[in-house]
Amino acid sequence: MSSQYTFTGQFTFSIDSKNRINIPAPLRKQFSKKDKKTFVVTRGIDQCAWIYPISEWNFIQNELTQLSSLSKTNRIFLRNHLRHANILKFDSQGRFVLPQSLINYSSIDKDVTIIGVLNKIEIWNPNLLRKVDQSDEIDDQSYEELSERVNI
Amino acid sequence: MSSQYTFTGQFTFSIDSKNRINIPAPLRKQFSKKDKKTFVVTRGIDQCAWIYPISEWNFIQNELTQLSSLSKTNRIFLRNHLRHANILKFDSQGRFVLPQSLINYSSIDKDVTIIGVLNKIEIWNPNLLRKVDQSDEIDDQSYEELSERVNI
DNA sequence: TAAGATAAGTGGTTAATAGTGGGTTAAATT
DNA sequence: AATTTAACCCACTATTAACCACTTATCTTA
Repeated sequence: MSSQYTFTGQFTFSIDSKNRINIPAPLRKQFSKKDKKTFVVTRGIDQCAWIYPISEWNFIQNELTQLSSLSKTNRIFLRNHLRHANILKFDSQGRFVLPQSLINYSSIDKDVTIIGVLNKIEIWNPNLLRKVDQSDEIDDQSYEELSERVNI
Repeated sequence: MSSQYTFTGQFTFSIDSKNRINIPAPLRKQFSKKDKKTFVVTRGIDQCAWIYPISEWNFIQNELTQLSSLSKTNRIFLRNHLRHANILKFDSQGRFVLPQSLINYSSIDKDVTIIGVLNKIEIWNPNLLRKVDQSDEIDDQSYEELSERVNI
């Protein structure tokens, strides 16, 4: 099952003194009536924050409910995935406050780079993103593997 | 069948001189009218306390009745899960008193970290949680197994 | 192309709520 | 009956969320 969301593009905005970040209009406009203004911010796997529209998140969450807490691995996994997830709404101006824990995690200072990545939105410290850009080149071998699964 | 509850997020609160703990508003708001203010606190499998809204607990109890007491494992498991379960309500300010036995079990002192984990809420000693965090890394093998069951 | 109109991004103020502390009364226990 | 425990109520403070206002950019239309 594929997502209704196809976020793309990159934007550089600023975070204000109250830790508010504006969601770029092109991305915000995609939010469906059903999801209107509601989304989940959480830790990305890389050093950034991830935003999922609530319906996307519910899909992920649904999978997680299948895991029994009798298994230790499951408990750790669930805890660490859910504890950083904040359900938020953006205000009438299209902004939301990024929780302090995520500001710390992603080393966000004053400016943020916001990237659309299909079903999610990433929030980066611009400097960090630049660094990751340079060091995280995809090697040829990995490209070969990708090519077998994605045809672009 | 999946739960109506989808607790997420992490909060650090304090426990007061009367052993009262506040349930964070975002979590408390999820309590349904039917369950209003009623829940079960019991021992977590890890060194923490677990909170289930009463309807969730009833559901779990139902599952537990399926376990035959002919099995020794089942007997021990049932005993340890049921004997420490306290049915409580939170007061008009949204607090409840954590029973002394659970304070001892989870080594709670002054501050508590409260985590939403889908159908339950966990109460931790912040220091203990940090320790568990570091020691309980999920190994690659386990991740592999998880990946076959959960697609996120 | 210029001017007006609309929307987007940013900043600040006010009002509501959440978290915390303590006290008083009712209940329970010894 | 006295002491302790638990439920209930009231109050303060800090944080958060809702509201308002301004500037800059973009789009539209003459």
